[in-house]
Amino acid sequence: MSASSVRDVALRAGVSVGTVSNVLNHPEKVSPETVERVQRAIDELGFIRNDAARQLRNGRSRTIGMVVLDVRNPFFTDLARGAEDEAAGSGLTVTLGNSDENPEREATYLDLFEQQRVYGVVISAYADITERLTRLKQRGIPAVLVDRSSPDSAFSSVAVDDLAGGRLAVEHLISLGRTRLAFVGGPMGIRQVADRLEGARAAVAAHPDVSLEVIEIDALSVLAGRAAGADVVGRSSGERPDAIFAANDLVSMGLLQAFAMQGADVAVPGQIALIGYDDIDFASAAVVPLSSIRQPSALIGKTAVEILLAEAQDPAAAPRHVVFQPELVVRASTQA
Amino acid sequence: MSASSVRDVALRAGVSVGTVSNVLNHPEKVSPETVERVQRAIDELGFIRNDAARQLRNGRSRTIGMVVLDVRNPFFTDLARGAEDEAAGSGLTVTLGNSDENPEREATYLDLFEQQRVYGVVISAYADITERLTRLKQRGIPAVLVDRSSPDSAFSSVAVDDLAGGRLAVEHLISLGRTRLAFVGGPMGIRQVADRLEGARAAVAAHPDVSLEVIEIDALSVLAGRAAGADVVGRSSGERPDAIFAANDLVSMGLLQAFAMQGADVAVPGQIALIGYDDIDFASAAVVPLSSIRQPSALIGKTAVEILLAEAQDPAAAPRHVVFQPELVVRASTQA
DNA sequence: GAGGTGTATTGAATCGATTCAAAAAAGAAC
DNA sequence: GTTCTTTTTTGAATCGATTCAATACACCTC
Repeated sequence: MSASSVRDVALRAGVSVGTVSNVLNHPEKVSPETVERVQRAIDELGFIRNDAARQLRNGRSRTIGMVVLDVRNPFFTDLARGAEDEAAGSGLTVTLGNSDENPEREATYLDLFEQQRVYGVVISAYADITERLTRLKQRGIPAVLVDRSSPDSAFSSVAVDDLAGGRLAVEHLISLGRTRLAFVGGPMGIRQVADRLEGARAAVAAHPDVSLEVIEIDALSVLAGRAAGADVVGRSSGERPDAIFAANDLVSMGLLQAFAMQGADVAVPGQIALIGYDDIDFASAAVVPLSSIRQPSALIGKTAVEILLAEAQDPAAAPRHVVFQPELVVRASTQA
Repeated sequence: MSASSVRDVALRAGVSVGTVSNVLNHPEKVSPETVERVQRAIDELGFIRNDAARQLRNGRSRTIGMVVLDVRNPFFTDLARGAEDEAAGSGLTVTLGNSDENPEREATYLDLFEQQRVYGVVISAYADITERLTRLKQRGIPAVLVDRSSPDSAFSSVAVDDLAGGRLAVEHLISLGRTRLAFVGGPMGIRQVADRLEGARAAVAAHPDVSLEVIEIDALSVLAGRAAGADVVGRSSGERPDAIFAANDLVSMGLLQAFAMQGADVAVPGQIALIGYDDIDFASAAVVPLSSIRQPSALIGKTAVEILLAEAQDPAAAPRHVVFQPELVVRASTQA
C-alpha cells in the first residue's frame, strides 16, 4: 500500500541501507553482483526515491525556481523552455511562476522558492528585489536576472541589448525612407520598454529630418495595441505616422489588426511600415508577416541556467553579465 | 549564514520546538503571549520553514503536478492558469510540465512527480497511462485527467464535449449554405482531433448534399496549418472546399495566413469560410478575426483542481466526470 | 601465516518540522 | 486547601535518504 523505502529495499536485498544508497548514488563503489541484487529488489518493490528526504539531507532541492513577467507572451515561454532543457541536462527541474507584472505575486513566488530551498532562482524582475535576492544569496541560493542588464549589480544577469534593438528597428525604418515615425509601447516603468525607446531616440537623433512620436499604452498586449491602432486610424492621413516601431510583437499584432480592419484599410507597409520586437512565432504567421527584432529567447534561458549552475558550484564566483545582441528580421511589414 | 530552524527559534523565544510548531500550524492552541514571543523570534531570525522537512513528515508535498501536451498553445496556458489560481486558494502550488506530445517526456514527468510525492496530478494525457496512474493512486496520489472524457475510467476527468464541438462548428458552416466542407487536423491519434472530426461527420451525415473532405496534417501548429493552406490554394478553384473546420486555432491561423498570402488571395469568408477551435486570444486578434469553438479553458483547470482536492481528502471517493459544453463564437471569418 | 593494501559493506547519526502522549500550569468548585 | 477540569507546554519519536567512520573481507607479498 504505502511506498517502500530504502530500508525495505535493503531488507529484501539482504544488504544495509548504506549499500542501497550507494547503489543509487555511487554505483561504482559497489560490487557488480550487489548492484544487481539491489536493483532487482528495487524493481520488485517498485521503490521510488522520496525527494523530500533527499532534499532535507542535501539542504537544497533539485529544482530551479523561475519567475517571468507574463507566461502568455511566447517570448517567456521560449525562455522557460531554454532554461528547462539546460536544467534537465543536470537532472534539475524548473518550476515556472508568473508574476503578471505584479510585485506581490513576484514576492509570493520568491517566498515559496525560499521555503523550497530551491537550487537557484532565475527571474525576470519587475519590482526592485535586490534586498530579497541578497537574503537568498546569504542562504546559499544563487539568483540570475534575465532580460535585465545591470552591470553594477551583485547578481549575474543575462540580457539583450535593448538600446541596440531599438536603434536597429528605427534605423531600418529610416532606411526605407520613412520620416514620421512613432513608437508604441508602455508602461514606461518597464525597463525593456524604456530602453527600446531610448535606442529609437538615439537613432532618430542622427537624422534631423526624421521625427519620432511616442504613443504610450498601458500594457504590452494585443488589446492595447489594437486600441492604439484604432486611434491612429482615426487620424487624418496627414497626421498619421508613416512607420511604427512597437515595443513588442503582441502590440504590433494589435496594431496590424486595427490597420487591416474593415473600413480602416491602412496599407502595411504601403502607408505605414510596421516593426515589432521579440520575433515570436505568431509574428511570422500574421497575415502581413511582421518584421521584428529577434531576441535569442531560448538561448537566454539556457545561458541563465548555465550561470546559475556555475554559481551553485562556486558561490564566491564574481557575478557575470552576459548581453546578447538582437537581430533584425525583415518581413513583409517593412518591405516595399 | 545558514538558515535557522525551529530549534533556533525555540531557543530564542525560550520555548520548546513543539510550541514553535504549534504557533506555525495551530496558533489557537497557544496562548496569545507565547504566540507573540515566538513570532518575534521568527522575525528576528528571519526564519523560513523548510519545505522538505515538512513534506517528509507529512508524506506528501504541497505541490500539484500538471502535464500538458503543448505549453505553446495558449489553450493550455489558460488551463494551467485556472488550475494555479484554484490551487493557490488552498495554499498549493502547481508545477507545469510540457510533454510535447511525447510519451517519454510524459513518463519522465510522471516519474518526477512520483518522486516528489506530489499532492496530486492533473494531466492532459497523450499515451495510455492508466497503469502509471493506478500506481500513483496506490501510493495515495490522486490524478485527474483533463481534456479527455473517459466515463469508464477509474480516474476523474474534466473535459469538453468535442463531438458536440465538431457538430457545432460544421452545423454553423452548413447554415451558411456551404456544401463542400473540409476538416483540417491531425494526427488522428489525438483523441480530441478524432472526436472533433467525428462530430463533424455526424453533422454532415444529416445533409446529403454536403460533403466533407479530410485533410490530415501531422501536428496542430501554425506551420502545419500554413502548409495545408498552401496545398488548398494550389488547387483549381472548383476543387477547393468552400468552408474549412480546423482542429484548433493554431491550425486555422496557419490556413488563414496561406489564404491571405500575396498571390493566393483566397477571400475569407468569401470563397472559403473558416472556423477553428479553442478560441485562443490570438484568434480574435487575427486580421480576419476567426470564428471558433470556445472551450472554458480556465474553468477546466479550476474544476480539475477542485476535484483533485476533494479526492485528496477522501481517496475512496468515486471518480467524477465533468463534461463542459463548448460554445460557438462567430466572427468575421464565417460571416458574409 | 603474519603483515599490508585496497575494496566492499555496515549502521548509527543527521537533516528540520510535526505529532502526540505526558507533564505542567492555571482555573474552578466546594 | 484539596480535588477535578481545562488549557498550555514539553520533548522524544518520526518521516526516509545520505554520509562517513568503522569494520569486514579479499588478495598480495615475503
